[in-house]
Amino acid sequence: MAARFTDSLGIRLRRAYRSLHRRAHAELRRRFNVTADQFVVLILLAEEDGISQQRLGDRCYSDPSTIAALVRLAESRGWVSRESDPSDARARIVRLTPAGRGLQRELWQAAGESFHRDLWAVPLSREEERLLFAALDRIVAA
Amino acid sequence: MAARFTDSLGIRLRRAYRSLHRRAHAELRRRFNVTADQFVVLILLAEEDGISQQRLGDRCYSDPSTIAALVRLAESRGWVSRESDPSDARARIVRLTPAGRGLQRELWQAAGESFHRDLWAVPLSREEERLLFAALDRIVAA
DNA sequence: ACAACATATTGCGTATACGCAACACTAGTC
DNA sequence: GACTAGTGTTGCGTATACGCAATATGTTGT
Repeated sequence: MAARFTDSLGIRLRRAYRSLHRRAHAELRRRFNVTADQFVVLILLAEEDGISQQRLGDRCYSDPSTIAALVRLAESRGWVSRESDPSDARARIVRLTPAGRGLQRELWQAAGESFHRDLWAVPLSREEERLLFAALDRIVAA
Repeated sequence: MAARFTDSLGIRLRRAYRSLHRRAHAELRRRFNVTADQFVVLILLAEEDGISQQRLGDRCYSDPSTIAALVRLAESRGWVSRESDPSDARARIVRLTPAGRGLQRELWQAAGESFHRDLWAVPLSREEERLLFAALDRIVAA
């Protein structure tokens, strides 16, 4: 444990995440009227469409009840559909609608251009990136 | 930008922060009935007592209106006092009460014991820690 | 003294975030 | 086929989190 909380890994991680989240959120709101968490869900759905809310929650590291509210909102805006899973009546299958897929493509492109350039452009060497990723993943697994 | 969002720095940072936050939050709730964010505020106040809400928000990287709600809650529980700053009538000086200081000491000790051992014990070499901290700080400054 | 601007806080509205209990359904056991 | 344990979702209550506008106060330039 660091002598001072201000210098600890915990508070540094907090600052870094919140800083990134806040900037991304502001940019996404301004340009697309989408929240950062909706962005995460849409991008993840593009990578793995038609999964259950449960699985989606695992992927973006969110609580099931949070996901429920989030996808209901996304549904009301026409970005996703939620159908009952024919093979498991408990589960709901979440799918991008054509509109949702279009929005997702816009967002992904914007992320590639703007976020990469302005927000996520943390100049890291390949070796630094490897270490950073390994350290972050170890925190998750701890 | 990583080919897949799932592999990007952004999502890794998200997972690491949320994982840490969630575990700390659950532990703090269970043992002390304190949220992770209240913990952060109490610890920071112990390091720099008698500061304004504004400054407190800067320190823990939170929004002024969030801090307002948070310190009001802490005040209602008797952990902090909020007085008008005599030298600046706009500002409110936040101070730990004796009860708040006692709680903060308990929390700090618990953090030293439990969090360090179970939650924050990410085995990093000194060199890795230096790199990780530098990278996280660069994200904040970006 | 005054105007123009900057700063600290608050109130409001919306969106997460999470624990808990309830509910519906599934799967395995007997 | 009932019993039991497990799983996916929802509803509820509480606590952040943040943008925005409003309010009150401070500061600076004239």
